[in-house]
Amino acid sequence: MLYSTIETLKKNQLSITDSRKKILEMFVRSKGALAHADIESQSGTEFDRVTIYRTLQTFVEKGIIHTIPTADNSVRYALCKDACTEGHHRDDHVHFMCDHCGTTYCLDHVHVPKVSLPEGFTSTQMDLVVSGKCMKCNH
Amino acid sequence: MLYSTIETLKKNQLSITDSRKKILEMFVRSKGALAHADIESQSGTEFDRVTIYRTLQTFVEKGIIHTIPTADNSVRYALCKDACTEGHHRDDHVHFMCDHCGTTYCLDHVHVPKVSLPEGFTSTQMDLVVSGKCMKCNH
DNA sequence: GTAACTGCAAAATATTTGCATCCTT
DNA sequence: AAGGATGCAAATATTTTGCAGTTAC
Repeated sequence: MLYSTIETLKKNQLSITDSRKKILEMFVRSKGALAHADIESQSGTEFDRVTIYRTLQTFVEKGIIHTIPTADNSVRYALCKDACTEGHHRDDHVHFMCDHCGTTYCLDHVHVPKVSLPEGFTSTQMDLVVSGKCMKCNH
Repeated sequence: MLYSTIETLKKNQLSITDSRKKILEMFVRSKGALAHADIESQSGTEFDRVTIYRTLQTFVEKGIIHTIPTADNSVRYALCKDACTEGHHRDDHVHFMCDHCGTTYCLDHVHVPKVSLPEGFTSTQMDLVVSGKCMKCNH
């Protein structure tokens, strides 16, 4: 059990339950983003499919994880950084999807450059989704 | 019937059918992106839900439309520009989703700036998804 | 003890597939 | 006429909801 897992739950006023601890731990350990199905298969029959849906939703609401827009429109989630807070969630970094192995990375060190929007448009969030081949698949 | 609609279908070696003509026309007329449900409601009972699925898939395969990665993971489609060709599809422009009215825009005149990826990552496609308030909703 | 969380069942929604029929070329 | 496209039925997948029982605090 990782220390930070329980800490994170407490910080967000969530009660400490098995499913929350274990699902959050999966995110902490995972390098990439996770889909509902990933969590389901990694956890076997340990918790109900519905519990996974609800846990993910709770985490998103609390700003612990965020959804990632993906080119194939599958739903994936990744850990938020500190800048994310409940309700408002700031996540202007780059996501990378490997076409080859399917892994989704959050490239925290690459930041999204400013773009100038047309007159009248205001932005609250920007998400840059890059597809291509990742480090591992480029050999 | 718009001239370009039939032209586009011919150019892509697709037979000219009612559903293809009308669905493509919806895209041409629409300022924003369309979801399956939008097409279904705009067309009433004119064609089957399954036909819409298959038509959208065909259009995507031919590079006539493309899916838009969205933060809420609803599947939306928009017309591709000329640079899109069958199989490979190049679409490095900016998509804007209005948090308020839900409209998705393709901002063709804004282009995605280059970002430097970490060592070993190569990109084939970039998609910048901006959320916020659109022109109409900013009043 | 109480409020919140989970599991199960079931409903609602979304997507895919098979096949017979119809339409485009 | 032949191949492809459509409509219908049904299978499959995904997500949501209600409720009763259980657990965290």
